Amino acid sequence: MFSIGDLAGATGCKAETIRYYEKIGLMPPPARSAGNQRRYGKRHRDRLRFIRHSRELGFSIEAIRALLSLADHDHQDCAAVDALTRHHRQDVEARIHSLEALRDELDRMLRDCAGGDIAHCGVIQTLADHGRCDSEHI
Amino acid sequence: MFSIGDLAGATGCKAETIRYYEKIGLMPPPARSAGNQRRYGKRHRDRLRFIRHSRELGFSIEAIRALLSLADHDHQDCAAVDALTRHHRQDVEARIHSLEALRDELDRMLRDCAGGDIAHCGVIQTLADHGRCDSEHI
DNA sequence: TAAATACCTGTAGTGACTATAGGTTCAAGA
DNA sequence: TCTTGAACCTATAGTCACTACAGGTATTTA
Repeated sequence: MFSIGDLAGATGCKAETIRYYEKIGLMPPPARSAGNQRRYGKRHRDRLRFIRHSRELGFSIEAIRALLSLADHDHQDCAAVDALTRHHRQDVEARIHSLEALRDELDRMLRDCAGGDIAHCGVIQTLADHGRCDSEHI
Repeated sequence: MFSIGDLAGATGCKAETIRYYEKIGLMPPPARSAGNQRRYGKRHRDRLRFIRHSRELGFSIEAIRALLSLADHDHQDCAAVDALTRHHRQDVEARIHSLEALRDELDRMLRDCAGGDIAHCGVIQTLADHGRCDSEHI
């Protein structure tokens, strides 16, 4: 049995975050010491690692909730897990494209600015006048 | 002079958001009608367009505050504007790289999963066991 | 003039935490 | 055994950039 600090150390997750996960029902309430402090076991640690790894991969809390409940049903087909993952992958891909468009637009602004004073600054002019900007950058 | 709804229509920005920008000091308080409703002019519209365009390009509110105050000083050198923009560009680039790493990891998980039941699902196993994952995906 | 629409303020909610305050428990050294 | 300091507890508020709602007032159109 280990304390919340031990669990934090073992997973790279802050104690506050662990308590937060418990409050929102992502982590089950652990046992308590005589003085009301949390005491965790290996199952808690594994579950928290699953959660942290999923978060690092960009899954939302709600998606993780779904993944965890799927993971608990060993004998079902994993098609639902794959679908969730594939959907998330498409999300990430879309965010990449939109950030690439942003980056290109920022590059264009910087390239067009020849320096000098702000009245003639290409960056400021582009920001002020949407019409000069040709990309869509959602 | 136009109402907040007109301004919203002209800029693609919701009325609530305009009021929010006023509250945080990004938009100056406009004139008011006899019945206390906001009445805007072209300068307000231009400023809001600047703000919206900057937001679409991913600048934070605080960055926009800085850009606006720089834009107000016509006769200063635009080096500070360029620096702000360049810094933001680096930020965007970093986010792209981290999302690309995520996407690749998700692809690897999906490729490794041969289907079947959840007990043997590659996706769930990767999520459960950080050691199986070789990328860093900050 | 009446009804429909748009506007007003103030407050609370979103996601995923993080930070703080004010108090309690635990573990290690004397 | 006692003391000290670190770690823990709960509850609440703050972050960012809005968005949504409630309950009331102004304006516009028929």
